[in-house]
Amino acid sequence: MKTTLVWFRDDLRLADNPALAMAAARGAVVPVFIQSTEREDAWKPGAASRWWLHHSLASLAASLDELGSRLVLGRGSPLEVLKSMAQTTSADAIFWNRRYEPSLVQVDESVARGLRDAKLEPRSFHGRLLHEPWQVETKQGTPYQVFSPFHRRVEAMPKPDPPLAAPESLTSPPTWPRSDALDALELLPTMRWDATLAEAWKPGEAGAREVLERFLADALSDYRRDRDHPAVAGTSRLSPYLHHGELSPRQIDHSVRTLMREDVDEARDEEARAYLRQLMWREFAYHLLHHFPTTPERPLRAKYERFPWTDVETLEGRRQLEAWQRGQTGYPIVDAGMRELWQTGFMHNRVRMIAASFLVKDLLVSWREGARWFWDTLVDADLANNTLGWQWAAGCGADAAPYFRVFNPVLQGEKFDRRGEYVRRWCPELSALPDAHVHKPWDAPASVLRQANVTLGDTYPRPLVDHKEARERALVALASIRAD
DNA sequence: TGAAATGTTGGGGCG
DNA sequence: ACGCCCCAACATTTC
Repeated sequence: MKTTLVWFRDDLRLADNPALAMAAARGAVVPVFIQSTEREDAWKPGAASRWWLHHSLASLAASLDELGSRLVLGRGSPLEVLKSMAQTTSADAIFWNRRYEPSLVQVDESVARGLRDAKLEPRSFHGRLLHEPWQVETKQGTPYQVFSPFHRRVEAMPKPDPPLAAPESLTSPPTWPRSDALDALELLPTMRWDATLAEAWKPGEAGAREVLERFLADALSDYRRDRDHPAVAGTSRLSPYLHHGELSPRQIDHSVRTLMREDVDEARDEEARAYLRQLMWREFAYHLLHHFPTTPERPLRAKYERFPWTDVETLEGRRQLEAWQRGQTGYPIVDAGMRELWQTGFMHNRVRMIAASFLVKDLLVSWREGARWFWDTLVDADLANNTLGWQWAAGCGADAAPYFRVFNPVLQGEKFDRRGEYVRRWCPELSALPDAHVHKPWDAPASVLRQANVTLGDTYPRPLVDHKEARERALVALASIRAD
């Protein structure tokens, strides 16, 4: 009987895992996770992501135990660890599911070469996306840069196969290799700031299924109405599970389409389609990352290379960036979002757009600074999505917002958090303000502020910048780079 | 997956 | 009754 190593990376699930399924069909399976100690990427997982990873690995290990298997943890050079484990277990092949971050693609290619040199058989599978990024192309054979036509094209393509079931059992190898302890990976923060994360999330494949079921049962039927209202549980909140691969997009797509087939209600179908469209933005993000691999660092539109961003090395620039990071800008909807992020590792999508627009257009701080902060604080930090989102907000990416599109944080707050529930939840010092002033406390009469126990500049900051002036400044700055 | 400025329209108050 | 003006409300244009 043959033995196969399954190299787990960002696919921490048993169900719909092609590499695992193919390995199981072949014989004995050695599930492996490796913490690489090689310097392979400027985008190593951030603190929130590592917290998630720790718990997700614990969950995967427990699920494998139930199947009579194990999760073997290793540290070091992936190639060396895999070769050594293959030798211990007499494995002759190593299977994994493909990943798409440019530097990690290179790692995988070099590992595959090294394995072949060692007379081992590497095989990669397609499990992270609905379609491979290179399978979607325009009639001219070029990559898409605008979402709508990309979406149309994908809709016309053959649907992905139904998801694979989790293996019912796994055969153990003759000998198990030695495994590091999970704690040895040192993924948890040394300062114990993670209590609020643990309240908000349950990492792992079972958690992913629960969240998906809740979304399909409770939120999907009003998705279009509720998804933009951050106080409502109207979005799927599946992004961290998708990022770590505790759930595959194919599983989501299949569940939603099954509902649509069972459903006689046309209106609900529209809701489902609106959600699948969001899932397609993820596909689009990976399509762009694959075809434009420099975009995590550099704007897709070259003229933005010369945009006059605020220098965050100056005292003033640093102060503004930090005010944004800490949720102390004086604009309640922005601050609420940044505090939700800090406390839960997550921010509602509508608020991400508002907070990003504020950093980039009101403070004129580079989208890269925002991308880095999100990278370290989000449990769903994902290079493809993060890059697309920030370049979109800054106007320098694919299908970007026109440069003159500047979000007004007061209007956005009043429109999408009309009763101020979201702001009051995350900015409790504003909770006694009446609805009419909760999104613009600086505008409230002194008596109202006094009654609500708000002292501007003390219990809550004054606005960091005047939005009207900031908007005009942004338009001038953007006009300065207008010519291509 | 905007917001502000500017233009148009139509009802109602009023002389 | 009629014209004039005001100004929401809505539409269009511009940034």
